[in-house]
Amino acid sequence: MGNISTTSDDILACARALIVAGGYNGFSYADIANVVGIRKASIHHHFPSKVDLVRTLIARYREEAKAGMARLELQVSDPVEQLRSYVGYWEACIADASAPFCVCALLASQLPVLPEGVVVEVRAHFRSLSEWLTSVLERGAQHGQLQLTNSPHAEAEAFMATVHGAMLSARAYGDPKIFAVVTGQLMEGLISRSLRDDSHGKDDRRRDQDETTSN
Amino acid sequence: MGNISTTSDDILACARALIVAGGYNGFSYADIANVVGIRKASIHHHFPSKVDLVRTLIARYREEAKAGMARLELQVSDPVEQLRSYVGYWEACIADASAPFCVCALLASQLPVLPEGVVVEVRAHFRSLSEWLTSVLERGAQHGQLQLTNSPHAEAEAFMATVHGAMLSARAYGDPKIFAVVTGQLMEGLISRSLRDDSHGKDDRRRDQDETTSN
DNA sequence: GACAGGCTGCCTACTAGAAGGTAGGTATGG
DNA sequence: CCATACCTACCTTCTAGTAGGCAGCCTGTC
Repeated sequence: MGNISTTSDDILACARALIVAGGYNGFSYADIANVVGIRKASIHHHFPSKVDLVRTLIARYREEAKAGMARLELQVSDPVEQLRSYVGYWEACIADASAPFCVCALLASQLPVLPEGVVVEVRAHFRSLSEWLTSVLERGAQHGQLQLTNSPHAEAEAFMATVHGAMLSARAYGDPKIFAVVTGQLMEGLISRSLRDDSHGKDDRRRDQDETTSN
Repeated sequence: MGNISTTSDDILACARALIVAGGYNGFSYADIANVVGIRKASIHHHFPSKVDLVRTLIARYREEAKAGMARLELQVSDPVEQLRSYVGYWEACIADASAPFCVCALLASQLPVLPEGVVVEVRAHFRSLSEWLTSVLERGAQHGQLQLTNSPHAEAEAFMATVHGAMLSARAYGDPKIFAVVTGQLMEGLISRSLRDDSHGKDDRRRDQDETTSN
């Protein structure tokens, strides 16, 4: 895959960063023009309207997300490690501030003022992420690595919500560590349940978590 | 409390609703003017700048939140019931769509593009909510009703994050029920742990000296 | 090989409307 | 008299979006 960056790629990347920072109404074509080094009108050549731009942006984001999940399915067999990788991915993004928020999670927060076309895409992302998490949790339960107290789907929703909330807290406090604190407990909670009452051979019980960030 | 609604109250209430819907850049003075039935310039009379408006708005929101926590401390002695009330409050707000999101949580998502004065207030809300939750969880643990696997503060952060994430999911799916699904599990998880472990004294009327927060 | 035509990518110049904000006026009421 | 609360009228800057031009490149035709 020869990844030559075209202007339209640059525009999309820039817009994504701006949305991650401030949402749909938090950026303008002028902002993008400044960063990309192009004129405002030229952006309209690539994306006639702002809705077009954002919709393509999310479509691409969703493709990347799906590719990421598919890669995890291929490269990591252990469901627990899959969850850990997913969380670890975001932990890294937040730590290096490269993309410290999920585009769709951020847009979801302002859903009521979003154009129709965008709403659909955002909602679709939530659904597909939830579905993937459901399947991972389900497999983890079948393998006896996770014991779920509720349906896999319900647990997946809770997992997703906690991760999104952790992103929010990290941003609110301005401290990336809080994301790890919250998601660490989330993982721990899912795993330790299985260690309590199931007879799965490998118990690598590690409990080194009390590193709460104090302000 | 004789609540006569002044114009400036109306402006604040309206602005709050608009922020809850679309964030800081999702509303304008013109929007407020339309709803309140006043001219744009008249809003400037009450709140010289948008930052002034939003800052007062959050300050008031924070007061209400603190009052709510204080009321819970007085009226509900059981820490578990306190948490249930807190979650129930939001569940009701989301169900009747009256204010289906925490103002500060929403603003936190766009923190990078917020004016300095607003950032401070938002961050302060997260801290005081976290502190209150910490004290509730701590008391719940002392009373043997909750057994925490991590520090009260860490558990409080996780609790808060999950609630915020649940708000987000409810909005993304356009379905209030998802909030109850997620937070129900959250509560269940905290309580069922104590039921497994036993060691609880079941008398719940104990309000001699620890009315004030003890962190 | 030359050249016409069309497409792509970008430009300047412009629009209408919305943004936050100001100046200065008027009615009301203690 | 003066403060409060509201108004009209206006300003500047920013907003997404449009019109139309121009250079370069690919392609088909002679």
